[in-house]
Amino acid sequence: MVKLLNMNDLSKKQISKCEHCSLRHVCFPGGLSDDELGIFEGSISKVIKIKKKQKLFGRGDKLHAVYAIKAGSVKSFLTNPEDEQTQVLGFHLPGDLLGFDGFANQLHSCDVVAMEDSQLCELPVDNFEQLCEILPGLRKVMMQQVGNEISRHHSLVLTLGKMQTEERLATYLLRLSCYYKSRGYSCTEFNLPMPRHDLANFLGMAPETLSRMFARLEAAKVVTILRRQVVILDVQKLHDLSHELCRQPASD
Amino acid sequence: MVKLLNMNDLSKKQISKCEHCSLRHVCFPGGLSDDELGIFEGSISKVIKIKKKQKLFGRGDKLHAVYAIKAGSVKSFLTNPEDEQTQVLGFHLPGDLLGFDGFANQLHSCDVVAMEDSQLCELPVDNFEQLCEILPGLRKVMMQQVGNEISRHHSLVLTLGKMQTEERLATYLLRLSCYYKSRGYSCTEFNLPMPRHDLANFLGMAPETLSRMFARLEAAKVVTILRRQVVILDVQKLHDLSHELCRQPASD
DNA sequence: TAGTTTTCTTGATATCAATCATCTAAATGG
DNA sequence: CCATTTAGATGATTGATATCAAGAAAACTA
Repeated sequence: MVKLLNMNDLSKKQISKCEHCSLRHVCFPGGLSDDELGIFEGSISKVIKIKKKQKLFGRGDKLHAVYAIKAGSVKSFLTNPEDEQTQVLGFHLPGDLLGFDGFANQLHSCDVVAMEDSQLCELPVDNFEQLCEILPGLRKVMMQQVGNEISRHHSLVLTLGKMQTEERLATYLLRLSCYYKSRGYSCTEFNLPMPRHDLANFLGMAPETLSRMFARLEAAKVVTILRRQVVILDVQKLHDLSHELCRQPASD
Repeated sequence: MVKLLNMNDLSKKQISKCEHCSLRHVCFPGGLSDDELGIFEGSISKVIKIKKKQKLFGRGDKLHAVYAIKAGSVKSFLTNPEDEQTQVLGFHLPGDLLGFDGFANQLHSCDVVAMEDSQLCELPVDNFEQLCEILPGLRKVMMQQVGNEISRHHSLVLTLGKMQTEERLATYLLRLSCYYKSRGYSCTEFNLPMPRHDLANFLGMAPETLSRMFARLEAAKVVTILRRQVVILDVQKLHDLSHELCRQPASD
C-alpha cells in the first residue's frame, strides 16, 4: 500500500531550498526561471510545522502570508458561530497553495487546520507583492492560479449542483487519483487523507450516505475500501459513474 | 419599478472613457490612480455589443481578452456534449469582470452568452499582461479579484452543499439585493435578469421546485413576485431564512 | 490489557425535492 | 388580430437522501 509523504519520511535536517524540493514543479517555482527562482527562494521566510488539529489561520485573521504545503494535509472550512455547523471547503495536499482567500480584504475568510502533522513553506505577503513586481514568472503563476481556482470552482458547482451522491463520490475518487498520479504516486492504490465525516461534509451528504455509496461501489467491484485504504479496481467504470466533464480516466 | 440599465438607456454616442463611466469604482479602474487610469484606458481596444442569446466566447476558445460588463447581463455555463445537459455557473451584471477562466491554460473553460442585448469593454490579454507589469494598482485589483473569486466560491459551496431549496433562493435574492444596492439601485425592488429555468439550474433545483419556493416566500409575506419583478417586503425574514454566513441584511 | 471513546457501518423510517402531468398566462410571429 | 410557442404554476406521485437507531470495529487511554 503506497503511503503519502509525511513528516517522518523527511530527513531531519531542514530542506528549504526550492530547487531541491520534489514539489518544485507543481508549486510556485514551477513557473519561474532559474534566475527568478534564486530571488524567490530568498523570500520564503521559513518552513513551519504544525501538529495535527492545529490551526494555521482562522476566519477574520489578518492575512500575513501565503503558504505552500510541503508535507502532510490540511482542510479548509467555514463555521457558523450560530449553530456550530461547519462546511468543509476543501482538502489540501503537498504542492497546493493556501492563503489566497485573504486577498480580497486582507482578512482570511475561512479556517485552515492540519489533518495530520504537516510542514508548510511560508511566504509573507509583503515579500509576495514585491516579488510580483519584479518576477514576470510569478505573475504568470498567479494568473494560472486564478484560472485554476475558477476551474475548480466550476467543477465543484457541477459536483454539488447536478450530481447524485454516487456520482459525487466517484468524481472525488478520480480527482484524488489524478492528484496522486501527478505527484508520482500510484493512482489506483492510495489512502484517503480525511475521515468519513469530513469527506461526507465536503461532498454535501450525510456520513451514513457516504458509507452506503462506498458499499455500493464495492458491491459493483469498482473499488475496494478498507478504512481509509482505497484500491481502484475498475477505472473505466468509475469514470462512467462520474459524469464529470473534461477529465480523462487515470491510468497507472 | 426600478429597471436595470440596459442598452437602450445609454446615449447613442460611444462612451469609452473609463473616467466618465458610472461603473468606474466597481470595475478595474476602481483600484487605479489617475495616472494609471490614463495608461489603462488607452489599452481597452473597444466597447463591443452583443445581442441577446449571442455567444461571447465558448469552452475551448482561445483566450484573447478579458471583459468588463458595461450594460446588460450575461450568463456563464458548462454543457455536457454527451447528454446536452448544462449547468449554469453564474449570472454576470454591469461592473462584473469576465474571462479569467481562461487564465489556467489560455483556453476558456466555459461558455458565456448574453441574456439580453449587452455592451462589454474588451481588454486584450496581451495588453493586460503588459499593463500588469507597469501598473501596481492593476496587480492589486487582480489580487482582489482572486480573493473575491475564492469568497464567491466558498459562498456557493455553502449554498449548494448545505442549504435547502428555500434557503438557497433566499440567499440568492439577498445577494442580488446587495448587488443592486452597491450599484445605486433599490435593493428592495428589482427585476430578475434571468428566466426561472436558468435560475433553478444555477441554484441546483428543478424549475417546479423554484416556483414552489417563490410561492412559499409570497405566502409568508417575505416577498412579492410577478413574473420577474421582485419586491422584498421583509428583509429581516429573508435574512433569517437564508443562513448564509457573513452577510448583513440589506437596507434601502 | 481492559475500558472507553471514536469512527464507521447498516437497517428502518421520514422527509424533501424531482418527476410527471396538466393547466394558465404571457410572449412571439404571421 | 389570432394562432402558436414558450414560460411559469400547481397537483399527484415517486424516489433519493437525511435522520434516527443500533451495533461493530478500530483507536485511544489509563
